[in-house]
Amino acid sequence: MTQPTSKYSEEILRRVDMMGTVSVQELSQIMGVSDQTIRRVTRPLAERGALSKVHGALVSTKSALDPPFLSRMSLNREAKVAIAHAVVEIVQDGDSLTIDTGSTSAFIAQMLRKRRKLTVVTNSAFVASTLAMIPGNNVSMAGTQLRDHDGASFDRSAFQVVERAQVDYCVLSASMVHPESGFLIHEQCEVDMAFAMMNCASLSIMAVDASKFQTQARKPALRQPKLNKGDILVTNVTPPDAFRHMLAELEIQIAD
Amino acid sequence: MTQPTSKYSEEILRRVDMMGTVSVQELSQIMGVSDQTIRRVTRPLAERGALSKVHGALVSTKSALDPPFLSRMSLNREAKVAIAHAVVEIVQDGDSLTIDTGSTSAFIAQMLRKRRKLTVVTNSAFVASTLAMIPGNNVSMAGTQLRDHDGASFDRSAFQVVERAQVDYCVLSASMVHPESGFLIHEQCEVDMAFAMMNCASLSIMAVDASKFQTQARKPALRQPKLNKGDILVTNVTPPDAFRHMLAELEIQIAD
DNA sequence: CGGAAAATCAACAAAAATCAACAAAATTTA
DNA sequence: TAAATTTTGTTGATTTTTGTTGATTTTCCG
Repeated sequence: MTQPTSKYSEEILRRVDMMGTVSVQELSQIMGVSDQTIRRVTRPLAERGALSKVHGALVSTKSALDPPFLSRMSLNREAKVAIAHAVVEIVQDGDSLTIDTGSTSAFIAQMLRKRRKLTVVTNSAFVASTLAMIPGNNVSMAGTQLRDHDGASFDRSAFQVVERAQVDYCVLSASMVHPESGFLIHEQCEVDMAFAMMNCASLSIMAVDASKFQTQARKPALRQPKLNKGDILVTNVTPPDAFRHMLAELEIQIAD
Repeated sequence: MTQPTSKYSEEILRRVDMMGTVSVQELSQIMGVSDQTIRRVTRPLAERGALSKVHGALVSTKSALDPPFLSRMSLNREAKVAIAHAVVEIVQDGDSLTIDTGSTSAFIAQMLRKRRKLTVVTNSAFVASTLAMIPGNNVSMAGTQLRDHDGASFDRSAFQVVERAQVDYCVLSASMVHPESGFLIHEQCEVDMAFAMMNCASLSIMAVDASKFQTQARKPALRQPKLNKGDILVTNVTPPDAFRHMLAELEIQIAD
């Protein structure tokens, strides 16, 4: 019933959902077609409710998220999208991975929709529902009781599920990077979960955008478990020199 | 599955699924046959639904962007929105409820975002993530292993979580209503889950739109557990006379 | 409130894709 | 091997889509 009406439908939907809101002009430039074509294609999509049109822009109906989480979603959006792109290039069809909670991970999950036959273990209900609906994926939601601001779980069953897993990759994020202390995060339960996820993965992928490279920790923070040699750091700028020592053993990928 | 109608069928399907969307031209070059041949082969495939054709391209039906669940979301959209509105009027801030999976329930979940301090137990990752991010809500995701087309769980832990709950309302849906057989649904696990949810709720709310009142069951279907006297049916039309007897003990609300 | 800028819409010509029909090639059958 | 059948490629007519132009509407800002 909801069949694509044009060869562009899919790409437009994907981009609109990804970017949250885009102007018709911008989209037409990115895709190399006229603005009129974008309008023609999006009209039926809007009627059907797949996206919504306002004067001046197209806005996604799927990114129906709320205050705290949503605001982080739109903060440094471009950087996060670029990083997500890079991470998805590392992962191949058929791979298995654990994904933590956090806004960067949410973007990565969105991007991972183009991969097939993934086996995913996550403690984020958002990530789980995003990837579960892709036909062929095998998704496990770790945990029962969900935290209210981001829909993640850190209860005992969450750890039990993660600890039973064995995966290729572990996708992690951090809320801050410090030259000596390493990757930092605010809550103990998140550190514990990161540790559990790293333990069951062959390789860890840490995804942090440029804004996280603060030289001074302003809030009390906790250290993420130390990454292993060969683990991958994906970011969107060359890290400042001060961080060279800390990142020495990691493979660093710069997304643009 | 279905028999290939040509020696190219399988390769074409594989390539289309892999690439998401391909133009007929491109495909004909890759495979070294004329574009006309591609068209001839793809016509029956499109009729059968194995892939879909649009002017200018072939697009995979297995594509991520419109999985079965999301396409059902846009079917009878207005009716579902109206019903969701009505259901949300029944529920008050601070209430507790179980919600099943299904597209109507997804709309109800969206709408419930305007209520506060809800306690929610659901086996749908989509519903869970939608409501978990509302500050003040208390959401439990029942189950671990998620079904791939709608992100719902029916494993043992899902039932354990639901059976431990005690809530005010139980929000259910059905895929068909039959004058004698009652509310029908396609899978046994869904019936079991409905039963578990009803058992732990003071009152059940059944939400079905007009299109579900079919007098003839076309597919084999299973009966939902019988609703109790005083339970609420929310729909968007006055049910046909044939259903009067079946609905006699229910409180019926018509949304518009 | 008025005027400028931006975005949208309507219509048309050009381009691209599709279809239908027939001939050539390949395959099967006798 | 030859005839019959199916499949494939080519051609030209038909349909659909696309970009352009200019008119219309909406938004923005003084």
